[in-house]
Amino acid sequence: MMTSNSPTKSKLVWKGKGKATEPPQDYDDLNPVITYRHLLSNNLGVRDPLRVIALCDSDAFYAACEMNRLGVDPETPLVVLQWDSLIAVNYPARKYGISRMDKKKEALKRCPHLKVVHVATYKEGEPEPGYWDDVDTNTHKVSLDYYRRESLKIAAMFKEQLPGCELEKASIDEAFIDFTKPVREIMLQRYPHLAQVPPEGADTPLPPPPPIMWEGLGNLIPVNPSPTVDQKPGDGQPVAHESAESAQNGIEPEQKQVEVTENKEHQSTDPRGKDVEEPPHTWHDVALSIAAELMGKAREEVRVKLGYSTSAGIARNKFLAKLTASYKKLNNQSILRNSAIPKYLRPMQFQKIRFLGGKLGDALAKEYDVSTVGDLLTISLDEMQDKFGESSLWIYEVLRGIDRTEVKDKGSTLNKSMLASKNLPKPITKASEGQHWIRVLAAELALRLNDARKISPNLWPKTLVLHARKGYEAGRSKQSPFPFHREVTVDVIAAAGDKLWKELVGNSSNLKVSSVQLAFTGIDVAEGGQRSIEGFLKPISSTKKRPRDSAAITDVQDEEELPQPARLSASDVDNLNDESPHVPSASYTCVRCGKAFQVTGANQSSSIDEQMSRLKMEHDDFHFAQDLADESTPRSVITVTEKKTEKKPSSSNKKRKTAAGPSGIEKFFRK
DNA sequence: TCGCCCCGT
DNA sequence: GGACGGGGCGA
Repeated sequence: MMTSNSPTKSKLVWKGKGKATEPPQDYDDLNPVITYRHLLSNNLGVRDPLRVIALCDSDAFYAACEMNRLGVDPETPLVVLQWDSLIAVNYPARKYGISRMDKKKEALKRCPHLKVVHVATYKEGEPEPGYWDDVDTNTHKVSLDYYRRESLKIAAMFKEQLPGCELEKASIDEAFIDFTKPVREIMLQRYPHLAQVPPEGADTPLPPPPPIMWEGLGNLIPVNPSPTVDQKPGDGQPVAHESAESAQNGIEPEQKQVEVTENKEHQSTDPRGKDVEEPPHTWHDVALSIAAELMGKAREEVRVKLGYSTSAGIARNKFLAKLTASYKKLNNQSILRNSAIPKYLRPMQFQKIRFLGGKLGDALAKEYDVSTVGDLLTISLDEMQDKFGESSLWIYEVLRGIDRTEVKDKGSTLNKSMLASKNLPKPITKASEGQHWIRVLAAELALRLNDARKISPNLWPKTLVLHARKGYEAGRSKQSPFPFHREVTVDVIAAAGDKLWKELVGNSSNLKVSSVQLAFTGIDVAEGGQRSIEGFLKPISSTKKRPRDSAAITDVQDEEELPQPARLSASDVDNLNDESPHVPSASYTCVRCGKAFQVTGANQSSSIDEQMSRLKMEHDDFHFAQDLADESTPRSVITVTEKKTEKKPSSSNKKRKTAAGPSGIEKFFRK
């Protein structure tokens, strides 16, 4: 495999004082020579030495949602309750030492005037979730829908504010953003001389970069942190790392962009008075600074227009961006230069790294009896591979600041699954109770699906899954294909759910069921009709055909090669638009206003796609602007490339299991 | 596909 | 811990 992304072997990393603290081979990926070819090519993907990724997350998101909804003063200490537990604590409340693990009582004790908001719930009899005074876990079920909508709004605004960026929603309150493309454009704009390849050729290194004004762009993670502890496994965080739960202190006044840690080009002084050599900055630093500029503007826009404060981290790849984002929270962003990576990473608890927070990280810690990234640097790839198999390369590289996983636009902000779940405070025993909860969950799914269909009609959840946990056993699940229905009603879902229930728990009246989950999975736009969201880009003739599962679809026959809308019943197709499959053109009709677009290019289809994509985005922006005031409008996105993806750590790996032993695994019991 | 498992917020 | 969401793997 190739691990080097620099065409020429990069020079050795700078070294502080010539101390041989760093095995040179460990972080020598971090300062690649950047050439004109690098700058001018557009398809370097994850190997792009100018890659810039951000992770942006909302601060105390659920709490912020409720504050906006209720229009309370930003300084109001507020917590969001789910039954008796706090699921979100805003920053003013954290000043009182309230943490997420507190109960309502404790929280109120710490802060008597605390605003306590219970999440919306579905109440028996009520068709829609709401905020009630008398929440009761025995009869209600939580609805997180409001937060989902708000989340979509934020994502939509980022997309609008950051044209050319890829955005991957990573959770309800987080998104990765790939700034590489727009940043490159801006670089060429600002430094036009870079566009001229010198006579020596495209592989000539770029000239020295201009000075960078970091002021106002965010917190620079120091290249030479000034820790009191140099290297102590266990507590060696390079800097105060605010954990989400850490209750105390540390509240930044809004808007205070914290000091930039260093600005001097080549020299700084650490607290102990030693001069520490600093690396010169690079074109990648320039790229980071531009991304920080863009990120900062977009975040500010979200804060002002939507009322959500966010924190972002900007770095060369996803996992570092994620780490960097938590460097300083609450309306802040931080920047991790490549040159700061080694010292930042080495003392880091590796279990803080994304995907190493679970069993894999545990297994690593146990296997080598260590806790920091630095501790693991001595393990050779070969050695790791024996015990951790395929995950090893990913781990090995991550420890060295390398992560080639892509930021992928998930095609749209539409989810691929929809889950409604309920933990029963007192396990149920009667079949009728099961039916009752299935109906409640089905009602929610119906509501949410039909809601999503307002934005993308023809959404089709291909399977329905019922999950139940009996007594102390592990949960079990049953699933079945879910036929396409133009109208998805509670009854249809509940009926299917009941069938699954019978298969899963049977009629035995005495088994205690303590949790029930009903989920749609495989949600996608049913082919053949109007392609309203991501479907519109695919040339209709190249749509993949589904395997023989068409039994699921009522009264449809399967025409083999015809790129026809054959998947839906006649009544389903009723109000769908026609498409002309055979011309090299793309057409699209906006489901919301009916406006039709057509691109008939003499160009290649890819360029048609691009044109269409542009049109679509512009049009979306139009709707977005209109909608912003009240309703959420998830916007469609174009998936451009399809590259082979890097191997991410996979959890099931025989060798790893062997290594981990029975010890770590028995958490989710059942042998 | 199905059922299970693991990752995350 | 609860209510989600994403993904991978063996059969």
